[in-house]
Amino acid sequence: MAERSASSRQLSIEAFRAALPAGRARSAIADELCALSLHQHLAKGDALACDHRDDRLVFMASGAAKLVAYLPAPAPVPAPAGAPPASPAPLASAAIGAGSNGAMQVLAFHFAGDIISVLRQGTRATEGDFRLIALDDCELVVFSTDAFLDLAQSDPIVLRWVLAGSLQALHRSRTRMMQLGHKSARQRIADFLVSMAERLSDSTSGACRLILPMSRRDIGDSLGLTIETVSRQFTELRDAGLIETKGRSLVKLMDISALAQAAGYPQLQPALR
Amino acid sequence: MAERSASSRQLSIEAFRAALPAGRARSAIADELCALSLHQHLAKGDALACDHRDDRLVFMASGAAKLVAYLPAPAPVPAPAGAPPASPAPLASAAIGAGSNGAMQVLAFHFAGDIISVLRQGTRATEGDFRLIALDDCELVVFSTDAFLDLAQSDPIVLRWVLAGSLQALHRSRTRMMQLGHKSARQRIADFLVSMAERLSDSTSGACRLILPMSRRDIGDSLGLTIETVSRQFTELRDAGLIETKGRSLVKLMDISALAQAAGYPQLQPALR
DNA sequence: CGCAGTCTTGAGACAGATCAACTCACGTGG
DNA sequence: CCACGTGAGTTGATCTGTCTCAAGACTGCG
Repeated sequence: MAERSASSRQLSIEAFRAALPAGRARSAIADELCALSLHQHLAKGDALACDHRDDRLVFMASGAAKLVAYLPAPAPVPAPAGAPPASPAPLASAAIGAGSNGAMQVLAFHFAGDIISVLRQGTRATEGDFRLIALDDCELVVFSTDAFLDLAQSDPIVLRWVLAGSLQALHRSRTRMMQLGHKSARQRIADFLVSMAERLSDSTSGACRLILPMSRRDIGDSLGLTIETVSRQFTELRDAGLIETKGRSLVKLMDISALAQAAGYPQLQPALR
Repeated sequence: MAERSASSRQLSIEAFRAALPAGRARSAIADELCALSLHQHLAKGDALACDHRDDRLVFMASGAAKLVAYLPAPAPVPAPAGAPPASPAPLASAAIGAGSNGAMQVLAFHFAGDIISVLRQGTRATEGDFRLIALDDCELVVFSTDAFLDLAQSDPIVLRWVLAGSLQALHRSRTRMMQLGHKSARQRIADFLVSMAERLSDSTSGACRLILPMSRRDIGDSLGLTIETVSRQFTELRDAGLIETKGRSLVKLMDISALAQAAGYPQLQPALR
């Protein structure tokens, strides 16, 4: 396992270098950052262990993952009997499985190339329990945010790159909030499909085949719907001829523009701007 | 008006300097940033004009404001007849009034001392129309994000300060998403009150008097509820003895811990961690 | 091939939206 | 200073979309 891990570490680090902003791939700062990085493989369903001390910056070299927040359960003891809180493995954590119990919100889906800020567990009770969970097998490059930024301070381009990433995440999060606030189930599902088409296949109109790495439950948890409602909406969209489905994860979007309209967006201007 | 504006500009800039991270208030970078800044007064109800070219960084020197996203209305022409798109005033914009028509989502409330990233209008139709609207009279210090960061590149401490702000906004946005996804009206209102207590009066337990600068409609739009539901929940919380209200905007929280529980959070550990 | 878990489909219940009066706070002008 | 009017807020009755509970069907794994 040591060998395999070493080579996939190499691949992941290369992917990270390649993602750095123009010209930084081979710079001194890149070397320093890589030296600082921890490589992490997550099997499908595994969670990146949470951390109470440091915010983390995570680069996804490959795979797909969901960032979830468990709503703090009002009633019982969170720790399952016999699990020592001070885990021996510093990073890896047991599979928390999608099909778990209580309320959990999927905050975002992330794919290869994304850089994600995973905040440390707050001490405030009003803050949830944030976790990054693998949907596929995936390779991560993990940094302590503080350590990363301490280094990056010497290279403002890199710092700005991280800032741009977090502003984009903020924008996506806000756009998502709009959905959760004011959209119907139909609109949310249509919007979800359109945005997945953008991120997984770069298509913004016409037709498009998608392989969704997430379950119906994940989709529901991310949109604030139950799996039954998600399923019903898929059926209705299929009946309406907007999508076709095959198996659990393959979805064919027949007409992205029409879906965007179903999502409540105005007709896309062909040559806007 | 020139005089009054000049002096309030001075005050605002001082507030901005004071908010800069430790020791930067009188540094060269502060001077350069201030030189770059635009001061802006917004009367209650006014909106910071949107901009299609630049992202903006806005420092709130005083007052309170809401960041809203208008959902692009599927049907009609957005521009009211006779309003020239190229407005004479480069920054200010007419009051869009709270009581407007279509669906609008309040993404966040902001108060004195906050630094806010107002993204430029996207060209994508799937993106909303973002605006910062004054709830009170307020004083702003406005920067072009690009210009600000170009300067801040020479001072990583400042850059990191901005990054910290945007990560906090991201965190708040995600926490809000959790609410919108999985919480009942009662829980949302209780959570809203608790978080306002934290931000407006720094209280996290016990009792607390609040003067809410936003209308019921704003609260509803921010939580994804109608004003009727907001009103009913206030009534029920009052009947339950958790709050008292006087007039439109004064709310007295009788027991913040109890409200936090009503918001669906576990009992606050007195000495957690 | 068969089992386990995911997904689909159906019937009924309920929270919150909608529609419609009504009341009250607050700023205005007499 | 108080009467007045407007718009914000409250309250009630009804309606609808989504959740819930309960079977059933399919996928994909061992």
